[in-house]
Amino acid sequence: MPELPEVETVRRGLATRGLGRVEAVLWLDPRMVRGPVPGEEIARRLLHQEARGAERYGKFLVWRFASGDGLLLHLGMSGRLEVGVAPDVPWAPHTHLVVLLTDGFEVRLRDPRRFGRIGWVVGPPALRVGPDPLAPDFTARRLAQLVAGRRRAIKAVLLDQASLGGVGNIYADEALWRARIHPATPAGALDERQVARLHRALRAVLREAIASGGTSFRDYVDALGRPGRFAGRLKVYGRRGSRCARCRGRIETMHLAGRTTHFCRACQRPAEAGDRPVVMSTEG
DNA sequence: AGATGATCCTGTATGC
DNA sequence: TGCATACAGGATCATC
Repeated sequence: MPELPEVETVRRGLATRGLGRVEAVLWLDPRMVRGPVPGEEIARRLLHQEARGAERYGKFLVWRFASGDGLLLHLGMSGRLEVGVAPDVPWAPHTHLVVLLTDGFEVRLRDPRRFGRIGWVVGPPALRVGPDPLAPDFTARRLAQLVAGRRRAIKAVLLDQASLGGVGNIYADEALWRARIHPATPAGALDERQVARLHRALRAVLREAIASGGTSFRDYVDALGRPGRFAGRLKVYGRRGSRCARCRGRIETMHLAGRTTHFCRACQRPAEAGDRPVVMSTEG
């Protein structure tokens, strides 16, 4: 469930409260582990590591240690990270990782569906994750390069983590609504103004969502257990059948890229014949 | 290259 | 009340 704003909010919680030295690894569920390093080995390597902060790569988190190694985490659909938990608090169901720190508090990972993952990284992680849409160097020009010549639906491109890191179903729909672009528009058919609008919309909605601590529908809470406050500001996601805030049209849904897609047919028009796509050099 | 469907899971909401 | 079904903030793999 968590997308960039939720993962970023969790990252901040982990960076703030996941400090000190690892005193004990009380539980690490091997079913959560992906990658070459097995769970037992991860648990062994975690012991006595000194936490130094947390990084985010798209929807991935790395809990970084002074040694330069890090614990790689992905929250999948239903994952929650809990920091600053007192050891006398009973483990919630589906708790797959429990790390005791020298400050006396624990870091725990819960994930009922187990779509998330745990791994070990040495140095920077090797992940198929594209540029971060909030990075200073993610310009409209870079977005234009990303969509140029591609026939895939723009929403599919936004969701493709190898193209762009961190955008999920909620914020893809929200950004496209803000930019007044139909989700099924072939990416390469977007004209320069549409790309500029999408770039602006994407960054704005992600920034605003982070400022609100993310979006909570059911599961999601941040590392301190607080729900996000952005749900009330969503314009299309989860609003099928209600009125478009911009044109009073009806919000509808369709299936695209395997996901339920929310949009307003009236103000997110499909591309028309005669629209001029952005053509860019593929060099560089 | 890209679309689609299946797969990995449990929890919750709905419809009968 | 029970039971069946659909669906969910994700990612990956096989198949066409």
